[in-house]
Amino acid sequence: MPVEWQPVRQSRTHELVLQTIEERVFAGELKAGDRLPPERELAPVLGVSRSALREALRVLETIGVLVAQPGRGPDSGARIVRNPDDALGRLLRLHFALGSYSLHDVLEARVVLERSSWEAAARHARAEDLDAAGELVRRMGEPDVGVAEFNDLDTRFHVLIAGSSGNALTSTLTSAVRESVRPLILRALEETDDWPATAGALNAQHARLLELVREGRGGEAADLVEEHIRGLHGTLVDGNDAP
Amino acid sequence: MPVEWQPVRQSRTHELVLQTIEERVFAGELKAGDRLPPERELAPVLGVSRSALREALRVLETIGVLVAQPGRGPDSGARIVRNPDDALGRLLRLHFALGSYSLHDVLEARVVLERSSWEAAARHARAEDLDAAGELVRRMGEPDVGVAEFNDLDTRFHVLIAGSSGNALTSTLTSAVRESVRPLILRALEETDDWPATAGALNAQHARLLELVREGRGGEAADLVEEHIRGLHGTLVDGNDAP
DNA sequence: CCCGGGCTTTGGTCCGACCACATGTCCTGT
DNA sequence: ACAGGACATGTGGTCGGACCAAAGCCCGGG
Repeated sequence: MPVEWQPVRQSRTHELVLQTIEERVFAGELKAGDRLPPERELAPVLGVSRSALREALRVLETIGVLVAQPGRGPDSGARIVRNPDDALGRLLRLHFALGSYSLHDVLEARVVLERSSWEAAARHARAEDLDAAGELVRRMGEPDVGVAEFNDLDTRFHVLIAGSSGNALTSTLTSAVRESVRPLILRALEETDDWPATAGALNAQHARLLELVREGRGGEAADLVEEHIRGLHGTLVDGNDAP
Repeated sequence: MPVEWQPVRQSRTHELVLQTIEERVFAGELKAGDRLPPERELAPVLGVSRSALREALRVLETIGVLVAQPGRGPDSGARIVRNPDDALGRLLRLHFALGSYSLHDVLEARVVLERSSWEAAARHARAEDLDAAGELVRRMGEPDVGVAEFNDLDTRFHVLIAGSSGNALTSTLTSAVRESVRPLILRALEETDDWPATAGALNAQHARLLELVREGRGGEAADLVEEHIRGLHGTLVDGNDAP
C-alpha cells in the first residue's frame, strides 16, 4: 500500500507555540484553572514574538480551553478552562452554513444522539433537572408564547435533558448539533400555517417525553424523541445539499 | 423564571471582525472556495489593524473554514474551505486531556455513533470503500504488524467505514471521537500481555464486521461493533474522571 | 522557443508603543 | 485610627510600521 505523504509546512511559529502548550496539557502539567504567565513574560521565554504567542492563545481560546482577562488581581491573565460547548457550537454552525453537512446528516445525527440521551436520562436524570424541564414545557404550553421564544425554550429543553443524561460528551454534541440548525428550525416554525396547533402538538410530545423519562421508560422515550425529531425536520427546507 | 444575564464584553475588535465575516458566511455571500481580500487591503476596509484582522482569521482557521497560503497565484491568499475534521479532532483531544469528558462518556459516544455508522454502511457503502477496508484488515492481520501501526490502521478502518456511511457529520464526529482516545488505546495495547493473540482477536472481529456489512446485515454489524468497542475500552485505564 | 533571474504579491513575524481597565497602594483629610 | 480618593502598576487589547520567505509572474537573454 502506498504510504500517504502529507505536507509538512510546520514553519509557522504560532503552531509551534501551540504544540508546546498542547504537550503540557497532554502531559497533565496544565490543568483547568491554571494560569499562564503574562504574555510579555511568556513570549521571550518561548523565543517568539508576542504576536505569535497571542495567535496561539487565540486558537486555544476558540477551542474553549482558555480564557483571558485584562486587569490585575486573581482573575486576570490567561487561564485554562473547560468550555467546549461554545466552541463546538460555533464550529458546527459555520460548517453547516458552508454546506459541509446536509440537513439529512444533521437529522440522523440528532436522532442517534438524542435517542441515547433520552435513554440515559430515564436512568440517571436528577429530579431537579426534570423539574426544570417541566417548567420549560409549561412555559412552552402557554398560548401567548411566540415562535422565537418557543424555539429558544425547545432548544433549552433538549439540551437540558442531554445534560442530565450524565454524559458530558453526548450532551455537548447534542447541544452543538441542535444549535447548528436553530436558525433553520426558527424559519420553518415562522412559516407554519397554524402556529398554535403546531406548538401544541410539539409540546404534547414534550410532555409525554418527560412523563416517560420520569417513569424510567427509556426505550419508549427514545422512540418518541426520534418521531418528534423526524416530524419536525420533515417540515424543514434544506438550504444545503451534501457535497 | 429569572432571566439569564450574561456578560456583554464585546469590546474586542477581533470578535467584531469575526462576527462580520461569519454573517457573510451565514448569508451565503461567502462560500467554500471563495477568496478573501489580502490582509493589507481588508484590514483598513474593516477599520481595524492588521493584527486584529489576523486574529479573527486565525480563529476561522482553527475552526477549519479557512486556509491561508502566502505567495502569488490562484491558490494564494485566504480561502474559505470545509475541513471540520482536524478542528474537531483537536478540540476533542484537548478537552479529553483536560478531563472535560470521562472515558465512559467517550465510550458511550463511540458506541452510539459507530452503531449508526455501521448500520448505514451496510446500506450505502460503496464497494471500493469496502475493498479499501478489507485491505486494512488484511494488513492488520499480518503477524509482523506492530502496536503503533495496528492502532493507526484500526483508526483508519473505523473512520473509513464511518465515511462510507454517507453521513458526513457522523463521520466527522466518529473520527474525532476515535482520535481523542487514540493515545489511550495505544498505551493500552502496548501493555497487552499476549499482543499477537489480542491483535488476532480484534482483527477477527474486524473481518466479521466487514463481512456483515457486505451482506447488508446492518443490525448484526451494529451489535458486533458495540461488543468490539466495549471490549477494547474495557481494557483501558482511565486517566480522567468526569467532573 | 526556452529558460533563468529579478519583481511583485502574499501571508508570517517581529518590535515598540499606546490604550483601557481593574486592582492594589499609599497619601491625605477628618 | 479610619475612610476616601488620587496615583501607580500590571494585564490583555490594539495599532502601525518594518522586514522576511516563498510562490508565481514577467521580461530579457540565449
